Amino acid sequence: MKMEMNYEKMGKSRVSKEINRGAWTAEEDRKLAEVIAVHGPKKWKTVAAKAGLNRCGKSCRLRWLNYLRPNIKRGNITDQEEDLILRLHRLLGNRWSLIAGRLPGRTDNEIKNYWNSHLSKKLDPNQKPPRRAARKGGSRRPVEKETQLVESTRREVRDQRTPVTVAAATTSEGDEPSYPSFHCEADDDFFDFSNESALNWEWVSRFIEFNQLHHQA
DNA sequence: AACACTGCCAACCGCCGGGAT
DNA sequence: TATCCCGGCGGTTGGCAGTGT
Repeated sequence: MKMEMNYEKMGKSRVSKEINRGAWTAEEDRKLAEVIAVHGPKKWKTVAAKAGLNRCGKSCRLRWLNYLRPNIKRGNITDQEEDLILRLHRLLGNRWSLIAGRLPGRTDNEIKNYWNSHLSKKLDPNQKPPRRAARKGGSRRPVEKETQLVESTRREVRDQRTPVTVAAATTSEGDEPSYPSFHCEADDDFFDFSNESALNWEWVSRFIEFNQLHHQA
């Protein structure tokens, strides 16, 4: 279902005299991949310069992470992946990069897109699509209630290492999400994602068991 | 056939945190 | 300590493809 990039059709948008914007060409992809193969995916400004790309470092990074990086999984999101996204979103909110870290081969951008176009509608069919929102440069990164709760909870867990109240957002049909609490014997490891590989499915299993347990309760 | 609308996805924008100086 | 710079992140948008009328 994934669209193959049509370089000719996409290449005409967002043109600037300063730096290249818009869709990447096959040639740009090739140059970027070559430089990263030699210097590694870091120092993006340098990478952009070495590749001779008239692109900003950010753009190179994004292109690499979302498209050129090895082990990117192409194709539809499976039912298992969708289920996992839903569960992780319930726990983490719009922390797409964290969610993506639990789905090997999937990018945060892909998951975010999938959420916005599929899952958000599933959860709330009456919701207006986010598309064409009347905003340009408005308030960015609003701190969501849910995210705040999760973050504070994670801090709490780290600090106290004791049984804590964990906020878990649940959404009932047509309602605003509610935030019931439940107790868990959580420890650092459970919430600390920093040292784990994306392929660590054990964590996922633990989370799902944990999640199911407390949904039954 | 022509037009309008919707779905989808790549890519951009601006904010923020952290490291470097 | 203050400032600057860069990378990471999430929100948003542009534009093509597909579908409906």
